[in-house]
Amino acid sequence: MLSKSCVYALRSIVYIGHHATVEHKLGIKEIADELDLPVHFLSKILQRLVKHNIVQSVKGPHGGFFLNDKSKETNLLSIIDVIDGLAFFTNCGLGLKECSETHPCPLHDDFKIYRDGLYFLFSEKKISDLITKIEAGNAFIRNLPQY
Amino acid sequence: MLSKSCVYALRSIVYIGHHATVEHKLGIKEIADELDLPVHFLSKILQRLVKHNIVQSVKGPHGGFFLNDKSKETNLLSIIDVIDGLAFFTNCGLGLKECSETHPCPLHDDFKIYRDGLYFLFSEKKISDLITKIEAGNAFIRNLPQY
DNA sequence: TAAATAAAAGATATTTAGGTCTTTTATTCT
DNA sequence: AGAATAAAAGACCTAAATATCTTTTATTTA
Repeated sequence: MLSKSCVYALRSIVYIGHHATVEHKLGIKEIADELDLPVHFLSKILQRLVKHNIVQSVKGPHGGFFLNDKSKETNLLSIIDVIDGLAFFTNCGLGLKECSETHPCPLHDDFKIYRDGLYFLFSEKKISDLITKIEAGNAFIRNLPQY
Repeated sequence: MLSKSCVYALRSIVYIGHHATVEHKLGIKEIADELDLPVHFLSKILQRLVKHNIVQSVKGPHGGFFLNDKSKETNLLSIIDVIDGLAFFTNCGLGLKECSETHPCPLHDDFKIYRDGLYFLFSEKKISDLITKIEAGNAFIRNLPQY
């Protein structure tokens, strides 16, 4: 559903939001190492997010990536929009051009429930919400299950 | 969510099930023309479905594709399984390996609702159900909206 | 049984997503 | 100002999905 680029984006933003501050920015290498992602590929992804002001960055010594307060309140849909676009949430489940709300395909009404549900979920959920969950013990990088 | 191959598969099965009979089979060219799909690409897809006995085919003069009664009752999930696999319905929404039911990622519980919903939808819905809908006037190839 | 037909199978090409490497630019610190 | 640092940008490479073309096999009919 979401491309690799997109889940890499979500994971790295959450990681940056959780661990970086303006005083202590995170370098691309650090992030890629921790999340086990290809450095240069992630670099491209973060570039795009910086351009859209979803992630903040500073070049040079002690530079790196961080999130300002506003960025932490970014909803997941905005990130998906930047990386993958919103085609999934608008296109017909059977890929039919002739399918619409007024002239729905045989799958439309049923499919729409979940497609719209995901749209709602991604537009409600913010980066800060995910960070809160991680702090509460949910699975993430290095948040290993406690038995 | 579903690959092009997969929606092509679904659309062509529905079309075959709707228009072909054992007496009057449909040739690959006819199908591809009607559904506006690349002939040889569709051919490959139908081959796989024939191998899995989801579509029936006969070679030679008056040969072509059709669906037997059992095939018409195939659920959509079986088709998705053959073409795309079921990874979408089992994998974590954030692509995390460490995410599980007992140690869920920050998105898991919310995402699961829709992912499982789609799984249920696709396992309930049969080809015959879609054909019934088309006969009732739902959007499909050549089923143009009536104003 | 030979010719015609149509799917199956194989080989190859194109496009897109994913990934790597190198050079440039901005910033900091000495 | 010059060296060091780290992101940005650009060029390039690889693998997978999508698409096309050609040959083979099975079937029918004359």
